[in-house]
This record gives sequence, C-alpha cells and structure tokens, in this order.
Amino acid sequence: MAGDTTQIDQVRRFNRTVTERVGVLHDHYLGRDRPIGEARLLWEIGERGQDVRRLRERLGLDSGYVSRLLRSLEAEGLVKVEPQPRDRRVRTARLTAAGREERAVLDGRSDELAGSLLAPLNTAQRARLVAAMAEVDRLLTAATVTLDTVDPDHPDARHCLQSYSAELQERFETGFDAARSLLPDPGELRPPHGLFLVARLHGEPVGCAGLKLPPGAPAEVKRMWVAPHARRLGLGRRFLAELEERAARHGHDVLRLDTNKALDAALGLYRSAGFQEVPAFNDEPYAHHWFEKRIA
Amino acid sequence: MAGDTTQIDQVRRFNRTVTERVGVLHDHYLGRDRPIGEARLLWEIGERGQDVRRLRERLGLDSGYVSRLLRSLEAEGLVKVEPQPRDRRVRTARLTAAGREERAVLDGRSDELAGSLLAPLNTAQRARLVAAMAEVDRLLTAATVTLDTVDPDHPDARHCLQSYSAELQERFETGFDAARSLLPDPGELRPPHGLFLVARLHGEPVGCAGLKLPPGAPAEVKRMWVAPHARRLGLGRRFLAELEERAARHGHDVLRLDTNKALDAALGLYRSAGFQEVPAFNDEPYAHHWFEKRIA
DNA sequence: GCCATTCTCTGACTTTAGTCAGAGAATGGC
DNA sequence: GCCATTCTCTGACTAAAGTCAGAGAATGGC
Repeated sequence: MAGDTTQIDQVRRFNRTVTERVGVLHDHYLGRDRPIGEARLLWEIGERGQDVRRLRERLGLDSGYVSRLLRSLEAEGLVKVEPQPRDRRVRTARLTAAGREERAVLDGRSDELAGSLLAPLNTAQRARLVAAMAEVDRLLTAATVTLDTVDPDHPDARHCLQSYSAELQERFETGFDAARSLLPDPGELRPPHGLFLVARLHGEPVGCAGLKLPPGAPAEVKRMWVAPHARRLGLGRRFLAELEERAARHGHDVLRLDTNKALDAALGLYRSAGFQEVPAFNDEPYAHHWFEKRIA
Repeated sequence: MAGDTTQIDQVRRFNRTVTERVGVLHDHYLGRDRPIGEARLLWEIGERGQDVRRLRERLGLDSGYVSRLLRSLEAEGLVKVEPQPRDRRVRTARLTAAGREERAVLDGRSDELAGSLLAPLNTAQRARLVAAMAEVDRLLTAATVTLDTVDPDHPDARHCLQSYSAELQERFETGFDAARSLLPDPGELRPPHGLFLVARLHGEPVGCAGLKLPPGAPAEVKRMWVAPHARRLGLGRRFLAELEERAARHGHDVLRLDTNKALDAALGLYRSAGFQEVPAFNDEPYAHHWFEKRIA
C-alpha cells in the first residue's frame, strides 16, 4: 500500500471512470458478433502468429480453454495451428487470410472506440486528453516493470548483457571490446560477491544492473542498461535506488561507478540521483567519469 | 470518428494499458470470492440503499437478472429488499449489517488496488501519475456529457432553471428576483421562437442554455447555467459552440448576450470564445455587460 | 534407450452472465 | 371501479467463461 489518501481517492475515481467509459465500450465494440475471448485471442495472435503457450501466458488463460478457443477459430477458418519445426510439442497459431481480414475489422472498431472518446471534445481538450493519456500510459507501464534478482547466466540476463555490449559498441567513439574492459566476471555479480538484477515488462527482459559487493571496499554498480523501448520510464533511477538499498543492507556505506562520456543520459541520471564526480578509482579504459555516493 | 491518427493511436495504447492494468486487476481484486455481478451490485446499493429500478439502470442489467442477484445476496443475508411505502410496486434494496461489512471489504480492496498501482513508483512519478489521471478523468467525464434539446417545461429543464435562479439569488449583490428580470417566458425558448438545451451526465441534468431566435434580429443566449460539480469540464464553451451553430443554421449572423459582473468565470468565457463587449442593447436590470459575436 | 518434463489437447464439468416471456401486484388516470 | 401501465419476480432457457484431470506426443538429460 502506498500513496496518501488523496492520491488513492484520485486513482479510484480514475479507475471508475475509465472502466466505465473505456472498459464497457471496449467489450461492446470488440465483441459485437463474437465472444470477447475469441476476439482477444484473434488480436493477440497478431499478423505474425504466436506460440500457443505465449498466448496462454499473455491472456492468462487455462491451457484447455485456449485450446478450445483456437479450435473454434480454426473451425471458422480464421486460424491455423501448426507444430513448430524446432520443437514439435510447441504449436504456433497463425491467421489465415480470412483471419487477417477479421482482425482488420477489430482493428477498425478499436479506432472507432478511440474516436468516440475524442469526438465530443474540442481541439484543445482533445490535445490535453491525449497528452494526459500518454502520461498515464507511460507511468502505468513503468509501474508494471518488475525487478528480480537473477543469476548472470540466466537467459534473460545474458540477453540484456549482450544488448548492453552491442549498444556500447555502437555508441562509444572507439567501439567497445568486452575483453579490454574491466567487466567483472559473472562470478563477481552473484552471491556472495555481488548480485544481478533484471527488469522485466510483461515477462520480457528490458534492462539489467549488476552490483559488486567487495568486502571492506565501496559497493560498485556495473553493467546497467535499459532497453531503448523501455526508456523514459524512470527505470535507471529505480535500479540505482534498489542497488543503493541492497548495498546498504550488506553493510556498505559508499556506492560508486564509472561511465563513458558518450552516455549523456546516464551522466545526468547519476548527478541528479546524488552521485558526486570523483577522481578515477580504477583504470577502466572505457571510462571518462567516476562517481560515488554516500549511502545509509 | 474524430482525432487524427496519432491521437487515435495514443488513445488505443492507453486503452490497452489501462484495461490490462486496471481492468483485470479491478475484477481480480473486487471479485476475489464473489462473482463481480454481485460485487458491483453490493457496491451500487451503497450505504443508503437504492431502488431496484435504479440499480438496473445504473448497471445496465436485465430486470430478471438483477432480481436473481438480489435474491442470492438476500440468501447470504447481505441485503434486504422491501417495497417503498410511497409506491409499493417499487422495491428498495438496503444493506444489512453484514452487507455493510462486506461492502467495507470491497472498499478496502479498491484502496489496495489503487495502492498497488502507485506502489512501484517514486514520489515524483506518483504525483505525475495522479495528476494525469485527474486530467483523463475530467476529460473523459466531459466527453460523457450529452446535450439534448428539450422543452423548457421538461422536469430536467425546470430543475436546471430553478438551480440557476437560486444561484443568481445567492451570487448577485442585489439578490435576484426572476419577476424583475427580462427572462424570456418559456414560449420564447421553444420552437419556432427559440430552443432550450439540457446537458446530462449519466442521465442527470447538469446544465442548461436557452437560445432566442427573433426573426430579423440577433440570436440571443439566455439562462446558461452549469451545475457546480460539472464545472471545469468545458461545458460552457460547448454550450456556446452548439448555440452558435444552431443560430447560424437558423439564418442568424450575430449572437449576443448580457451578463452580471458577479459572474466572473462567465465573463472570461465569453471573451475567450470570441465575444466582443458592446453597448447595452436592452435594459435588463441585472446586467452589467453586453456581448456579441459575428457568426457564420 | 530410458525417464522425467514440457506442451497441447480432450472430455466432463461448474459457474457466471444474461435473455425472454409471461405472471401478479400496485398504481394512476379517467 | 375499470383499464392501461409500471414494476418486480419466476421459470426456462442459452451462451460464454473457465476449471480439472488426465492422455498422448516430443524433447532433453543422463
């Protein structure tokens, strides 16, 4: 539980208005001549097809139920379900031509619904509504992101670390060669020497951050990265806050890090998060700036 | 259909995020051990009880269905349904002590849900989210208001006109006596001499505006009023735009009105809506300012 | 090659949600 | 007092939504 009473009340008023106005209309528009279960499924399969297990996950439905829905869509000729060549247990649902058409109809209705929300408003109000919606959307998305401790060898961690390297390679003037950098070996980022966090949005890894906890020395942030499509959600700041707290919990009273001048957003973040620039405390060849912050 | 493609897309993204995050959680929280139909009904009955017909209306449900839900709540001892003394066909549902308790549980869960949306965010993000929600709430509410032409004798029109008089009475330094004012007699505000609009929110009248259409003379706005709880929704502006259009449609090219200096919000509205202050064109005793606008 | 595991499907269910056609009690207008 | 209307309820439905316990095919690790 969080937020003061006024905030809670406002959120509740919002929930009420929005479920009434958007929720009800949504079902009404989407499911005009088709059960909404089927409609949602049709939608979720998408242009490029989707594995059945993924559909189940995304929609949070029982496996038997999804199977039945798929068969009914198949019977209508909208969908084809086939085993994946790589793993024949997994099956992939794909839209047929008719299915694509049907989905386009749903798409049109979604536009209609959106239009009907805007229609009674004048130009200025529309602009304000859309801007406020974007803000709500962004922040609710931010609130959906989870941070979990994982082993640096976990597939999600690997995915993030690879993206991290690839991005540095692209952004640093000099390119980036992991072998030349002081990147800690994974052992340093798992207990008891450290830890590794992965941020996930709807189960997808969208960022990571490592923490070194050397006994008797300052804790150190390593390999912090946020996926491009998950930026502007305050995730960097959240990583820092989380790492700070964990470092303090492990008895450290200083947190430090180094970074490259090309990462201007990161530089701004560190400064505004209370880090002070300090002289180089290591000889990381890719670093131009060193920061530290007193914690706890 | 309204709004350009970018706007429509943003609204759709918003709908998606919100139905996922709020909608799903909403049902989850609310209906933990009770069908959401019952939960919604329990909620809608409220502390003070509600007529069955009203419940039906508010929730948009079939009469048989509501009846059945009520009986199941009655069987659980949460609700008591009794005929109204004034009209024994109408029955009123009231919460029992147990029902009140149960409703408090739902209330707590709504708070929990709201809290869970805010919890992962930091203070600054929370403030921004809540502000954006308030804005969305306000504008969606504004978009829900309907404007209908009604006869000035319609109960909803009467209700608004009475509130209008009562408010002027309170706000004018001199008080307000309808008999001394140049208020048109109702005949002037019905076709063919004019028309009368009522704004409704969820069926409740929340504002009104009359239009005089004297042949060969400027059209005139009369008795425009918006209920206090429906202000800040841009309703005044919407009334003006609607009346302007209707006046133009009836062949008028000037729209005018008079107003009292105590109504400062109205003065600002007229100015920003393109009305120019002009010399007195009538001898309305309660007016301090006269405006007109060229239309069409 | 065996075995535990993963993934999807089927059959047999239950519960919700909601509709429709009256029936029966009250009421209001005449 | 009669009659049309209003309001709620009951019985008899249907359809959607979802659960649960296996069965059967593939796969991966050993």
